[in-house]
Amino acid sequence: MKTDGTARSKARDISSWSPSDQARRDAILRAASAHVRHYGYQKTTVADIAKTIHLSTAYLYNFFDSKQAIGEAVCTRILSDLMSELDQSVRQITSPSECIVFIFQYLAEVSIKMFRDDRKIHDLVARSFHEHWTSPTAYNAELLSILKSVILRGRETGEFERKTPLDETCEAVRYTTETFFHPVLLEQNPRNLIDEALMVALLVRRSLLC
Amino acid sequence: MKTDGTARSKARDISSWSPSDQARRDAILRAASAHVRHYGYQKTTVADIAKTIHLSTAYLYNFFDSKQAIGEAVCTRILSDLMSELDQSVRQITSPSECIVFIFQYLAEVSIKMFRDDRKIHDLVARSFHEHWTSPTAYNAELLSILKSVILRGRETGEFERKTPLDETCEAVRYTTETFFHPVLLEQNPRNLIDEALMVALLVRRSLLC
DNA sequence: TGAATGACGAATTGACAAACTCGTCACTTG
DNA sequence: CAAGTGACGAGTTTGTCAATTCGTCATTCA
Repeated sequence: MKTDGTARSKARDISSWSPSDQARRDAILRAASAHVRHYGYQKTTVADIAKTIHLSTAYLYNFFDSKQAIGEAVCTRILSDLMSELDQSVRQITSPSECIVFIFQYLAEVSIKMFRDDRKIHDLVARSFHEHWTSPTAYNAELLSILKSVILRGRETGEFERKTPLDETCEAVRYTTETFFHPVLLEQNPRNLIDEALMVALLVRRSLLC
Repeated sequence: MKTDGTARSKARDISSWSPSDQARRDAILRAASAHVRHYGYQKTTVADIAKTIHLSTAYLYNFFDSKQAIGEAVCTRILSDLMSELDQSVRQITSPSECIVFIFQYLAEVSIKMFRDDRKIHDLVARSFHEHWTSPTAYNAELLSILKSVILRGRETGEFERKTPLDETCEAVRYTTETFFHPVLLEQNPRNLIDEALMVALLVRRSLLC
């Protein structure tokens, strides 16, 4: 049942998706998202999703390879939306070192908020981390890209040191963020993320300043 | 069944432990440790432990409140031994900033080693983290103390900055180590801990240097 | 009196069958 | 032929009941 990244796609080839196919995918994802938010991923059956958009389960498999693929898509969208929002916010903060602090706090806050107010979605994300779906990888890449832009900016303005290789710095910073957006950790250890995030953010900032 | 820290002790009061009682506790822990190492915590019954030291299960409960209490004690000892070893090593490294790097690498290595070569023990430790036993708390305190001594030394030799409050720095550094000794995380995400640990160690070092 | 235990209730685990879910394929329909 | 489906096998989850295991207590023994 567990599918690796190496599994070949069985759904129709992406290149042949017409606009109406895209709409179908969208409808599927919206239905899935709603059901998962209410009942959780586990208790959402493919039949449930099919029923709400008035299609047979068999036909759904023309648009997604598996139930997991639907879950991954829902999850990817959620994480991607978060990263977009973070990106927006960061662009409006002029000071790079303030950006760093903001990023840590944002991750901690959004993480806790999801845990408190949207538990079923949290569970989905936790599962995606736990089972190494593609969504966390995509999320990491997006976060890394945001960090890179901030750190680059800091180096250009002369606020940040320039001796350490840029990529090394960025990756290291991203590692330190991992504790603050990690559903699996959170559900096992609901400590005071906010305060910890601030302290680590300040530490990271000190390591960046020159 | 789940006992919180608030639960009152049912085993005999600690103040009344005679040396021979201590020996009994030791025997119990050694038997438990051996069984757990072979069969895992779950499959180790209190009867198993009692049998190997030729006592009844009922009598064991004079020395430990519960099976979990035995597990915690075993776990505490394991973690404490690791911290002692780390402390020893760190004392023999003169440069504080080398100490920092060493600590991160030690944690990552020992973590992986336990996962690879002593899986059943790893599972026990993972459970202790997962269920918030007292052992991780004790471990954290010991690690924090080691970090404090190193950072203090670095500040005294003028190698490390002295503006940030000592406690804040120490706690922040400890947070960043959490990713590298965390059985729960490891079993879900067997990434390349060693390299990550090095990169984060260097970042932390940069934040400490003045 | 202190060391130690057998026997026992409550709670947990394991085993196994029934019900359900996933995903495929041949087939219908317009 | 494109859009869509019912029916089905493989594999998984759920429910149930018996067997274990945990932890307590009254009791024995030296």
